[in-house]
Amino acid sequence: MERTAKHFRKRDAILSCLRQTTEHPSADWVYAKLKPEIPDLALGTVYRNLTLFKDQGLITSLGTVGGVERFDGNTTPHVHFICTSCHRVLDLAQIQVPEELNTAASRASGGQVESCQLTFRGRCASCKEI
Amino acid sequence: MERTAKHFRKRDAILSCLRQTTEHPSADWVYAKLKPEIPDLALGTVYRNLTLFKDQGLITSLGTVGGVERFDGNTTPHVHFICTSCHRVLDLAQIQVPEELNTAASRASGGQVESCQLTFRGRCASCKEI
DNA sequence: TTTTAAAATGAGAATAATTCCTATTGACAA
DNA sequence: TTGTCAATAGGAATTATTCTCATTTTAAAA
Repeated sequence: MERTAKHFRKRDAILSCLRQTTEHPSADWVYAKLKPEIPDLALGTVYRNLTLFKDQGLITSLGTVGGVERFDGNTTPHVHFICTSCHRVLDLAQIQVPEELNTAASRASGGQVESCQLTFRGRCASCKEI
Repeated sequence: MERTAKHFRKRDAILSCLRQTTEHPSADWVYAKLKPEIPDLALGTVYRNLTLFKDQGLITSLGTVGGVERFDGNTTPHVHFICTSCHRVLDLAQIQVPEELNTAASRASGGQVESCQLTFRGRCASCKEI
């Protein structure tokens, strides 16, 4: 079922924007990125759909970085490095969280572990030189 | 240079509040906790000092949980479990992040790793039964 | 095709956490 | 006492995010 430009759904554009970048964007970043090609896009629509995608497990949230929530369109488990200076977020695909930590966390917490997030912080390669 | 009790009374009270609890409190929680014994405490003072302590490395931030920043007066590295239902935060003292992950993260990022945060999320023991 | 109901959206108001501003106060030194 | 500086209260300002509601779009039925 093909769609004309006019009937292109904004929801699709937002998800596809998340999927196509490695920027770990904020709502505002997504809005600014799509606005030129979709002039009548509203910021509220971006927020609404990001929340929806998050609830559906289509994207994840990194939490807030510098006071702004950041999202990740790559839902395969991976480790992050967040620059405390420029707020850039890098994927550290080389690093794995040992599987046994998950079971250890279930045991230690007594709860039901649903996700695991390992984040390193510091100054990124560019920022550490300044 | 010793401190006169009165001058730093509030600052000390805020830090000591963080040190004495395992609640991983928010600014508002600290404010509510101290307000009865320090009636003229202002919320802005709590925020100001928490930011100061964080910058000085006296406390750490867990990031936002349910839209509110949470702090930790225990600065020894440890793992957290955050309940996505009741927003309680548990320390998982039993679990250690393998040392080699830090060096791997430095290598993989090309940056300078300054801290590492491992967080598990899910429903805590109480909430998973409901 | 026309009709209809439900879902999605735009625009902007409302909310809430956090930060900022300014006058005031306490501590201390000269 | 006087001057200076840091800490604070109180409240205004900011800002990311959520909410409301009228309108538009979609999908499906008639």
